[in-house]
Amino acid sequence: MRNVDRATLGGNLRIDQVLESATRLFTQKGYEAASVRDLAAELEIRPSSLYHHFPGKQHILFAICMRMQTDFNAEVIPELLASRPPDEAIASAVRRHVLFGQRRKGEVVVNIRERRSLPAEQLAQVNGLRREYRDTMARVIEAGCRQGSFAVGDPKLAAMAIVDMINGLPHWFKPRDEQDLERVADLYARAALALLRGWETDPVS
Amino acid sequence: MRNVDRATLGGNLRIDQVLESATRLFTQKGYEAASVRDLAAELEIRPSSLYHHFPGKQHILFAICMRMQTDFNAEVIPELLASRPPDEAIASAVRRHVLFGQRRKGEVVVNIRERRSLPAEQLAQVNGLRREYRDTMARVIEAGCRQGSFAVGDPKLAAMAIVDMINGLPHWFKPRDEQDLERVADLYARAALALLRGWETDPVS
DNA sequence: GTCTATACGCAGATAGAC
DNA sequence: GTCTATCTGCGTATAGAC
Repeated sequence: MRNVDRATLGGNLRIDQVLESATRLFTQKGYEAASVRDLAAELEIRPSSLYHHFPGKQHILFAICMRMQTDFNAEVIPELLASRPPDEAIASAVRRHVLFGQRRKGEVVVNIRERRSLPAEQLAQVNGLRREYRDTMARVIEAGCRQGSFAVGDPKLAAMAIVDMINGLPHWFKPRDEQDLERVADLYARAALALLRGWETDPVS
Repeated sequence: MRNVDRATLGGNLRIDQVLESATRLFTQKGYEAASVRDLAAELEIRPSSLYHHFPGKQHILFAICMRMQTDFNAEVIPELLASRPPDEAIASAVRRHVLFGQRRKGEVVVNIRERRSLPAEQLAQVNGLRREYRDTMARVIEAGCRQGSFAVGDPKLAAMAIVDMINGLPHWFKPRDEQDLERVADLYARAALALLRGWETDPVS
């Protein structure tokens, strides 16, 4: 129970094992359909032993979502904040976003599909981190418009469209190899730029 | 029980009420977390009465997903197949897709988030309809490439990117009014075209 | 940190009357 | 088409020994 904080930040071995198994289980069956008994069986311990590490099932989901989203923000937001042209910032961030989504696919999918099962307060914490990312991206898009490289009337909508597009990827994309992954990461970065540059252009031009 | 077929196609009043309540419930709590008792309570009948209309909880989810996806394909795929320039076909389809996603928001969200809880065979049926839509869009994109209006190396990937972008919308977008909705539908159509036209262009050009 | 044993409620589903 | 009554199993979680 007192290990929950460390779990959120990562570091404790046993707890990492629990989160890993839980991620696999929640991905396959969904959070609600996966039982504490299932999870204990995967870890080859008794259900009651799990309650030594976590006060309840919900906290496991919370730990997965928070750890994933914290790591994500720490990795991707700096790409947006680095001082360089907005189109380069967006391209780098999209690339990193795609790669993160594959490297941490299980957690990302769990976060997207299952976080709504969290109680309101914990859900708000996770959503706060997600909003931070989107808002940062929206500000970069705005900067790109002022600077003239983008032509977007609604930067928040544009950011949401791009994020939704990228977040769809881990649900179905299975890269053949490392090169295939790099190819798609680049392609999505280009897609985002194409979208931001041509968005408000008359479609019949 | 013998009404299941009619339920899938729509038409029976009582069954429509069940599907409507179930859609609301599944959207709010998720399919697994929503109980047959919850659903009965919403309809102000006893749980056992539900089994007169459906053989089990899963069939309700199946009916929601199939009805939604059938209606969707019947409404959107013709836009892609109509004989006209590929960019017009894509723009019309995207517009319709966005509008459908708002008009039938509940069912769309349930289909996206909860269909994985279906048994393999029923899931395959729903996914078959979804693939039909994506493949049709991919073929139109290919035609657009041959014709020179699009520049896309991987039409299937492009179709998935566009579909993921649009399917994200019902999860968060709440239009202020009818004009706001039309605005976003047009914007997404433009986004799709911008993406297909500029995708393979060198991003630093 | 893991165990055995168990509490307690709710899950989906069925039988059979009206 | 809806009801009452009920079955059986599994759900999360706890107590307390080792």
